[in-house]
Amino acid sequence: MDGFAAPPRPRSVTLRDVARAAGVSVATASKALNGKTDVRAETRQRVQAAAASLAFTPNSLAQAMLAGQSGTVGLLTNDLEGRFSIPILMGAENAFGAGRMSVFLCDAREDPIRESYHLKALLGRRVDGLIVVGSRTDPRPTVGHDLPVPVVYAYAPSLDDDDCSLVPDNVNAGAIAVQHLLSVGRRRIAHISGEVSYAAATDRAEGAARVLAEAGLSLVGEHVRYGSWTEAWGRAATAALLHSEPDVDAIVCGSDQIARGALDVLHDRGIAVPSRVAVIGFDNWEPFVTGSRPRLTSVDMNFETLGRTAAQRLVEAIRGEQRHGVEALPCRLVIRESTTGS
Amino acid sequence: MDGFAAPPRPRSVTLRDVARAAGVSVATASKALNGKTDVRAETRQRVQAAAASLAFTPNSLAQAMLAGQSGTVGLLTNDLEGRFSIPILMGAENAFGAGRMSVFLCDAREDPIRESYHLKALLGRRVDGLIVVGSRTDPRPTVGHDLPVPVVYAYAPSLDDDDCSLVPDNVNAGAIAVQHLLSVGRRRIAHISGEVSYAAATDRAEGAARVLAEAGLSLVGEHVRYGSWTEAWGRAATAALLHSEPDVDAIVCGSDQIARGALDVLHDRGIAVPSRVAVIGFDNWEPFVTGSRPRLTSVDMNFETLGRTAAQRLVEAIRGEQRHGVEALPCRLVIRESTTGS
DNA sequence: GAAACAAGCGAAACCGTTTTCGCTGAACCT
DNA sequence: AGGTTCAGCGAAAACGGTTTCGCTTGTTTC
Repeated sequence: MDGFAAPPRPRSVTLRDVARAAGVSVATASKALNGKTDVRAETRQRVQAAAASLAFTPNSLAQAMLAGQSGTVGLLTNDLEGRFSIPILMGAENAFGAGRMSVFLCDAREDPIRESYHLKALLGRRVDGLIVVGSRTDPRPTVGHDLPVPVVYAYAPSLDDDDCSLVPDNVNAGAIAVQHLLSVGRRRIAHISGEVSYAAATDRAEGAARVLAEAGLSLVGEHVRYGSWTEAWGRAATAALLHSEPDVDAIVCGSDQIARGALDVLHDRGIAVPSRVAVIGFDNWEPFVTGSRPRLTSVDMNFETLGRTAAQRLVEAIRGEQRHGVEALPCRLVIRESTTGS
Repeated sequence: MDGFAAPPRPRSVTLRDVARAAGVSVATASKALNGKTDVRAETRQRVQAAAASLAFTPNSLAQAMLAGQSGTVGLLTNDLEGRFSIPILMGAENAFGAGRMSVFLCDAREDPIRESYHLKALLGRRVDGLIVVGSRTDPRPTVGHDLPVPVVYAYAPSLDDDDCSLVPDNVNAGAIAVQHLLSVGRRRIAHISGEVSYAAATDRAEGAARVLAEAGLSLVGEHVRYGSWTEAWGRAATAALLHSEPDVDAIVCGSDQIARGALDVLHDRGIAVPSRVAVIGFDNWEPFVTGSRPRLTSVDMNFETLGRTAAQRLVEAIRGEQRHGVEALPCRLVIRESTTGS
C-alpha cells in the first residue's frame, strides 16, 4: 500500500476530442465512425485512426437519449440466492449478450417494497424492457400494466393474463417422469414430494397421476407423500413408504434432494437400485445427480431455455409484437443409472 | 392471444410536461422536485402534485450526462453458473442496493474475447466502477490500468499488485479447520482435497499443514490426497485412506462434496462419525451440509461478505480512496455434528 | 463560359435534466 | 419618495452524441 495518490484518472475521451485530432467537425467524425455516406474515404480513415489512438468509446448515455432507446433491460429477480433464477438469468444474459443489450440486475428478495423501489430505479434508467423472475411457479401479482416498457414474467407467472409469462411445464414434467418409469417396466410407483403449498409439487403430481391413470394404474399407497424439499424428508418418507408398501418398484421424487434421501435409505436397506426400485428426481441439479450412487435420472426443467426464451419474448415485445398469457415450456428427461441398466 | 395491437405505450413523461402542467418553467420544476431553495412553498406543492399525477420519473440518463456519474457499476463475472460468483454478486448487489447504484451484470464465461467485449460495452455505458469476479482463486491477468474507472477484483485476484483484489483467506481456512479438529481431540488427521492445480486446494493444505506442524504433528500418510472436487473422489480417496491408514481419526475434506463422499464410505463401513472419525468440509454449501448424516461441519468462505466488501472498496475508490494489492478476508467455522457431540 | 449538379463537410438543433445567472417585483429603510 | 435588499422565477448553457440541412467546392454538361 503506497501512501501516494493514484495517478489521475484519464477523463474519458469524447467525440469532440477525436474530431479535433482528426481535424474535422464532430458531425463528420460521427458520420465517419458510423459508416455513413458523405465522407471521403481518406477522411474516414483519418477519423478512425484518431479514434483508435485515443481509445474513443462512444458514450452510450448520450446515444440513448437521442435514440429514445437505452439498449438495456432490467432483470428483477426474487431468488438470487436460489438455484432457479441463476440459469434463467444466464439464458437471458446469453440471449441478450449476443446483441447489443446490457442487463441491469436487481434482487427484490420477495419484498414488494423493495421490488417497487427497484422498479422505479429501472424505469428511471429508461430500460427498454423488464424480465421479472420469481422463486416459485405460483402466480404472483403483476408489476403493473401501464408501464412505459414491456414486461415478461419468468418462472413465476403474473396473475394477470394480459401479461406475458413463461413457466416450466411442471405437469408435463410429472408426466414425463412416470412415462419413463412405465417404459422401463415399473408398475408399482410411489410419489414423494416437497411442500404441498408449492404449485411445482402439485402440478408434477397432477401430470404423474394423469399418465398413471391412462395406463390403468394408480399410485402405490394412493396418495402423494408431501413434506419438504430436503434430503431428510426424502429419507423419512422413503422409510415410511418401504414399511407400508414393501412391494414398491419405483419412486418419483419431487426434487433431486428428496431423491438423494431416498437413494440413501434404499442403499442402507440393501435394496438394489434400479433393479428392485427405480428412482427419479426433478431439477437435474448437477452436483446432486452426478454425485449419487447410482447417478440419478432426473427431469431437467430447462431453465436456461426458459431464460433465453424470456429474453426473446421481451425483444419481440420491444419491437411491438407483444404476447399475452402464460406459456409453459416443455421439460427434458435425463436418463442415468437410477432407472436403467447396469 | 388476441390479434389486436397492444394499447399504445405511453411516451414517458418529461420534466417539461410536469412544468407545463404546473404552469412553471422547467428550471423551477427541477428545483421544486429536488428540494432546492428559491421556490415558494405553494409553487413546490403545485409541481409535486403535477409530477405525481403524471407519474413523472426523472430520466437518469440525462442526469448522468450532466453529473458525469452514471450511478451504475459493472459486475463482470466468469462464473455465473458456478456457486462462487452468486453470493459475491448478492453481497455486492445488497451493498449497492442500499444506496443509489444499479448493477450491470455480464458473464464472460472465462473467455478473454468476451470479457474485453463486455468491458468495452460497460465503459461505453459509463459505469462508475467495475467488479471483476473469477471462478477460482488463482490470479488472473488485469483488465487494464489506464481505465477511466476504478476496478476491484473479487475471488480471483489480479496478477498486478497495483490493482485492488479481494480473496477469501484459504490458508486461514485450512488452519481453522485443523485447529477445530485439534480442539476436539483429534491427532491422526488426513487431508483429501480437489484438483491440485487450484490455489484453493494448495492454500488450504498449506494452512492445515502449518497448524499441524505447530502442534508437533503431521498428516496421517504424510501427504494430501489430491483428486477432483467430487463426491466420487471423496468416496474413492476415503476408501483408499481407510485401507492404508485405518487408525485415522479425522478427515479434512477440500470441499463439502468431497466430505459427502467421505461420510458415505464411513457410513457404509459402520465407522461412527464423529465418535471414531470426524469429518470437516469447506464452502458450507447449504444443501450439502444440512442434507448429510450427520450434518457437516464446514468452513464458510464468507462469500457474501467478500462481495459486500468489494462493493465498499469500489465505492471508496470511486470517491478517490483507491487501495492496492491483495486483501485476504477471514473465513468462518460452522460447527455441526460431523465433528462434535450428539 | 455559364448553368446544373454532386460530393464533402460543418453549423445547429435536439434529447432531458441541472445549474448559473439575471431579471422582476415587493418589502424595507432613511 | 427613492434606493436597497431579497425572494422567486425563468432564460440559457451544458453534458455528448446524431441528424438535418445548407454551404463550398470541383466537376460535368451544353
